[in-house]
Amino acid sequence: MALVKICEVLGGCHENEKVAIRGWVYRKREGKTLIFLLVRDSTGFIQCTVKKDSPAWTEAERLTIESSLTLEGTAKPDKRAPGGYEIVAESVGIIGLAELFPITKDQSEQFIRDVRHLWLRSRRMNLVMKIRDDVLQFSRDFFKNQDFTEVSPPMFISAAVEGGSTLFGLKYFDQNLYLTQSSQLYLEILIYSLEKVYCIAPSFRAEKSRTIRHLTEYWHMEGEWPFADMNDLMRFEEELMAYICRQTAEKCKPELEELGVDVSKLASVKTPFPKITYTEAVELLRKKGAKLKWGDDLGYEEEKTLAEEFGKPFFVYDYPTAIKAFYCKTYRDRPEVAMSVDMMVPRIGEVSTGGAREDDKAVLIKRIKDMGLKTEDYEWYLDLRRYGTVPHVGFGMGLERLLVWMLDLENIIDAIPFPRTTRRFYP
RNA sequence: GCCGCCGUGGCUCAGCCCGGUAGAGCGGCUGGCUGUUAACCAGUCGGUCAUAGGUUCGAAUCCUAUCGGCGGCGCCA
Repeated sequence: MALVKICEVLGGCHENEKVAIRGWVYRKREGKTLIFLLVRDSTGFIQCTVKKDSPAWTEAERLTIESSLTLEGTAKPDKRAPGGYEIVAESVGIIGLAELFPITKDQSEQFIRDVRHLWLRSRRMNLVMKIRDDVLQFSRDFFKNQDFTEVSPPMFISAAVEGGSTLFGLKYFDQNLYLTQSSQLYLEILIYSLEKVYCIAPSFRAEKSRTIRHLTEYWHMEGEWPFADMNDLMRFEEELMAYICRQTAEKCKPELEELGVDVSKLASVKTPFPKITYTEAVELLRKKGAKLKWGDDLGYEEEKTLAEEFGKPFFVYDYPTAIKAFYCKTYRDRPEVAMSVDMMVPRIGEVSTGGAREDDKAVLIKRIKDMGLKTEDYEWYLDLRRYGTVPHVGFGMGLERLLVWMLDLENIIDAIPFPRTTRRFYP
């Protein structure tokens, strides 16, 4: 008897054949002469019926919600069954008899989060995790096709990437180290030998942000490459984004539809994206009544206003130098403007930040000092400008933020299996 | 860091404004019924109302503090 996945049966591959499935009990309805079992595996759900005179009856009676089992029977088309197919059981083998499962039909946000390790079994989380896997795969495919090399940066770091207070500190034997908040500086090291490099790795932020778009540990997709400028950067980012969206729309259509996501939103992502300068953004916002002046950073409200204006992914570039990090390259004739670009999407705001990196040693040293940082902390970074410096660009994209936009998730915690927020880190 | 909201059986909630013996649904258990679709009917078990203090003859209810959770802003991806 063939051991099959549930999706195969639902697809009609085993009509009127004897099959065996392995999975978990999702629902059970018990009658005097008939038991209905809704069994799930990683691929879907199928209704199984157990009749009173079946040898499977005794074991089926004992089954509880979320018990694991093997079930053998005949796959039959049946209009009364959800999915159009059911398995008429001939034998049931209990693998793990479940205790009373705590998640029932009445659920609150709080409870679902308290039992995250069990909630991950839900259909919804299952679908999101599968799409997440595909999005990662599409991303890697795109980088690979563009001749990028995937590299593995460290998570333990000895100095701040941006000199901020948002780092998690930790004891490293008898030294103080930090968890990385970006792998950018390490990618910059590697472009001198591998040229185009990227990584998909965690970044950690100790910001006490309490919003639906912040995690303290998130997956950061970062790329860095030499001999490139702002135009190359924006072109790459928009092509990457469009590729991911269109591939997802094409390859994950059933999952997207089951999640209630409008597939056309993703299928219709096309390049080039709208691009406006920071200065234009400020003007546009002022016309709409916002009280901000050139030099002010764009807050979440401003980003949302702009995003509503475009209704799709777009870029804001050429920010004031003063609100950007020390490594941002500035225009030689306009040092008050930095070659920095953010990609924004509706509802979320920033999904990525990138830019040209300062490649002139003298300018970089001045910038480090102006920001109140110590050049001693960045000696190896300065070495990169001493030995064969090269113009280069790079960016970092928040994977979970991307997924929130793509899948219309209500909260970023649902874009990652084990979310870490300021208050949640269990299990 | 600042601001707002929430905490009552295993789960979801009502009761709180206006103080007077703690309620319902779901789940569990028992029985009945049914090709069921997170079924239905009857019965039953189950709560020191987050914690601590205060006001009061009397506090789930009013006041104070603490703890836990959620969200908004700031900061960021």
